[in-house]
Parts: sequence; structure tokens; C-alpha cells
Amino acid sequence: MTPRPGLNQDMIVDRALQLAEEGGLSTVTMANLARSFSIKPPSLYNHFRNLHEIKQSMALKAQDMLYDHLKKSVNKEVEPVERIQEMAKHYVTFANRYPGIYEASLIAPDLNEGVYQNGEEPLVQLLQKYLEPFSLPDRETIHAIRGLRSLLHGLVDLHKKEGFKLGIEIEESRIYLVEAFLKGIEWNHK
Amino acid sequence: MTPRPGLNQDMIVDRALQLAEEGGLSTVTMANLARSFSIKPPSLYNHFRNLHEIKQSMALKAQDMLYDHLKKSVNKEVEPVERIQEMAKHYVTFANRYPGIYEASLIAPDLNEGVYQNGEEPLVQLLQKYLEPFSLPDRETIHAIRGLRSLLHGLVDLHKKEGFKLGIEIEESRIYLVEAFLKGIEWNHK
DNA sequence: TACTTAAACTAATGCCATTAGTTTGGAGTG
DNA sequence: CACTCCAAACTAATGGCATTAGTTTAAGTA
Repeated sequence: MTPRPGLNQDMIVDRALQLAEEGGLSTVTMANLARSFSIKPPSLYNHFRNLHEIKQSMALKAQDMLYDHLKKSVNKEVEPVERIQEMAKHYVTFANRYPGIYEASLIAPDLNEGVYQNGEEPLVQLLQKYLEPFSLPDRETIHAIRGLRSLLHGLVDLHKKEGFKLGIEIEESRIYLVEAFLKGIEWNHK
Repeated sequence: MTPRPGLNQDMIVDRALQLAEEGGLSTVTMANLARSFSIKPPSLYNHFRNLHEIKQSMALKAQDMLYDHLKKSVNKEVEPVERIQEMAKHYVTFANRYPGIYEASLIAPDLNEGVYQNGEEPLVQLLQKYLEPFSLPDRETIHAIRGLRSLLHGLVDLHKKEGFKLGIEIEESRIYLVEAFLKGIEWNHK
């Protein structure tokens, strides 16, 4: 049943994420993966159909890791706005500390092929939970989730592009923007 | 002085943007560019040092095109919030109508090598102008610009990924989010 | 011990970017 | 008009990549 069970999908995805972390997503190639296992590239095709499928698996695992990071690090005992601020901070921190994994988490799922339906992704569920105290109508909650994700990703992107340059800290922008955004959400609802 | 001036940088960049528009940025290759001009790939190296430089030039031109689109299509006679709503609408519209060009506009400039300093990019200048009526302190204006860009890009990204799926329209989110965001900005300032 | 089969392999194809070195044709000069 | 020059094309080659087809191998099972 299992002759020579040396490698498996999990090992490959983990190594792929490690490569992404060390040199960026563009260094995740069949050739580099094979090299890292001291095997030849064609051997990888015994475990995945092609590089694209490996990247899809990377995306799912990376999203899980981000989700776990956000979930475990958020204090339940603070008020709603502060809780979202904390979450936002952890989001940005994770993305900056593990840029390769974050990059992998952004890989788009195949159209009509994702494991999650719209709005089913763990991260969306989490944001939805944190927005519950605001008692928004469903439609507005969806808008708010879209807005928050956009703001968070935009801040991460900014940090990557000009984090080293002079200028106003991204951290300060994050605090200001989340604050303003939530205020605007509340105001709009009233 | 000028023997056989057949091709030049502008022609190559224009064709590269055309290829991006037809098949996405990943189809912009030396091989495809050469094919489109009926020449051999090495000939392109007489005009650009490598593919990377071509892509950098594409980014600049694409950013110009986006900027021109936003600039010319905004009505001066409306109130500040409505003006930003219009701009946002045109931003999203442009990105959806010319996905390849928009994709090219996002290519990151080489670190320490861009033609613009921080905050000098035309798009940033435009946003700054539209935010002037809000009379924000300089720091808050910078935060607001960062937030607006993030929201706009996030909406475009969402449209690309799930624009065809069922669900609440991106257009509605745009209207809601810009409205809420600007409300929050004003509130925070008071 | 022999069989089966997954997981490795070799060999090959066809992309791609890039470099080195060569040819060529049009503009300017005598 | 013939000559020179040189930018812009070319050919040939290298080395990287993903992927496929077909072959070998070795570990567990009968």
C-alpha cells in the first residue's frame, strides 16, 4: 500500500512556505523545492499535479496561520473598538514578521474552486464576530468587513513598499484609520 | 547619428501595456513583445536593459493614465464628499475597464530608485487636493490619503476576485465605505 | 521469495531571459 | 555618388524553468 512513503503533501507545502519566507513567493519553484529535498523536480509530480496546486495549498495553510495568529492573540475583555484595534495591530505585525507567509495567504483561489463559499473564510468570520457589538444590519456588516480588510492590507502593502523611508509611521496611520473608520461606521448607522 | 530608428522606448512600453491589457501582466515577456513587433528578443535589448526596466516604465505610464483619467473626469462644482465619491467611482471604473493597465500601475518602483519622492506621486497629490476642504492637519491628511488608497485598491481587488459571484455589489460598498470613511475623518478631527 | 505499486528516476520538449559577437542599412560626409 | 559609421537589427549559445513520458527501484505484502 505504501512503498517508500518518504515525502507527502504537507511536507511539500511546509517547505514551500519556508522558501517563500526566505526568498519571497517567486522563489517557490519546482526546481527549488526539489533541491531543498535533494530530489529531482519530476518526483514532486507524484504528490501534486503541478506548481499551481502547490501554491493553492500554500494559500490555504497561510490563511490558517494568519487566522490562528489573530484568534489567539485577541483579548476578549476589552471594548469593541479596542478589540478591533488589537486585531488590526496583530494583523499588521504578522504580515510584517512573516512576509512570505502573508504573501502566500493572498494567492487567489481558483475561480469556482475554493474550499470556502463567499463570506465563509475564517478571517471574514472573525471580523464579523468582532463587528457584532456594533449591531449593524447585515449589508452594512459586509461593507464594513470589506473596508477593514482593505485598510489592513493597504497598510501592510505600504509598510512593505516604504516602511524604511522617512515619513509618518504606519503604526500611527493604523491607529488613526481604524478609529476613524469605526467612528464613521457607527455614525452612518445611527 | 540615427541609423534605422525603427523602434523606440515609447513604442515598446505602449505595446507592453497592450499585451498586459489583452492577457495580463504575466504575458508581458521579451518573447511576446518581440513577436508582436516581428523581431527577435535580443533586439529589444538595444532599447531597454532588461524586462524589469520595461516593467518599471510600464508602471510610470500606467500611473499617468490612471491619474489623467481621474483628473479630467472630476467635476469641480460639487461638494467635497461628493467629489471624492466621484473620484472613487472613476478609480474603480478605470481599474475594472483596464485591468491590465491597472495591474501595471501597481508594479513597485525599485527601492531608492523611483522618480517620485514620498508623497510626490500625482495620485497622492490629487487626493491631497480633494481632501483640502476638510482642513485636516498635515499628519491626518497623510493618514486619510493612505486610507483612501487602501479602500479603493481593496474594492478593485474584491471586484476582480469575486465580481461575478452572487452577493452585494461592490458599487454599493464603495458608496457606503467612502461615505463612512469621510464621516469618520471629520468626526476624528472635531 | 516473488509480486505489486508508489515514489523515485532519466531523458526530452519547449518555454523563457539574457549575453556575446556579427551583420546591415540609412544618415551624414567628402 | 561613393564612403564611413554606428545604431539596430541579427545568429548562436547558455542556463533557467515547468512539465510529460517512460523506466527503475525499493518497501511492504502475499
